[in-house]
Amino acid sequence: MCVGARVRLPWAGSEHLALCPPPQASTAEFCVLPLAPGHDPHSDEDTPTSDDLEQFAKQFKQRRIKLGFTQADVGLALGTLYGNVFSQTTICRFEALQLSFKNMCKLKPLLNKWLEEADSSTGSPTSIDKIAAQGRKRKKRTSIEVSVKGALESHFLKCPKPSAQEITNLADSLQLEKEVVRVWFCNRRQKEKRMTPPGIQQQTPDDVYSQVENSTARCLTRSQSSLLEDYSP
DNA sequence: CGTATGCAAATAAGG
DNA sequence: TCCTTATTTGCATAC
Repeated sequence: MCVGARVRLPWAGSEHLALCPPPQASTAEFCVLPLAPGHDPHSDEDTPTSDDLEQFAKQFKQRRIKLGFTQADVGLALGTLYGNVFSQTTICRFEALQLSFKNMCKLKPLLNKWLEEADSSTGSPTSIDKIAAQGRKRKKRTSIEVSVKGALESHFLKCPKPSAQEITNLADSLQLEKEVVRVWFCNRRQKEKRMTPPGIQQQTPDDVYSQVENSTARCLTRSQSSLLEDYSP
């Protein structure tokens, strides 16, 4: 039970304003600007501010409800509208400003588009353009059975970094796609690292006791911190 | 039922 | 091609 410290979104303003979008940045890695074909048919090109996002999210939710749609409806609609569907979870997090700043910026245009389509569905959908049809769709999330996870875990203990061949064999015996197994090991290794902070001594006969409160270190770890962190250079 | 959340698949980006 | 690190999403299931 992690007592709650709700994740406060610094960039979401209520308390800290400040942070804004990536300042300029452009550490010039890409110098090849496509030379903007010349048009900016649409409004907000630039990165929104934290307040903009907060504002938008709020209005979005309000209108969504007023129009009688659920979060799931929206996620699905985005799919038929541009190709990539989103889960109820993601829409929920967007409305609650629980996504990273960058992620919020990426989703905003899509949701905004949906909103326009939704309430102005007077039959003149002139704007059927696709904002940024991210070519390919995300793979369905695989649900690995408990028993299978056990088997994977067991192998991991013996060999955290199996060769391609071993992965293939394992995948075959567990009836999983090789890619799924490969990714499982990658993620498992990441998890392992998170669980073992840098300076953790293995086990010296001495400090056998100092491991008790480890659970307190449950921290938001890396990933979560990306939410807390603003998007600064 | 619709929404929030924990844990962790899947992806992105640099080697 | 596959690894690593950092992030984006979503299945499941608790509210």
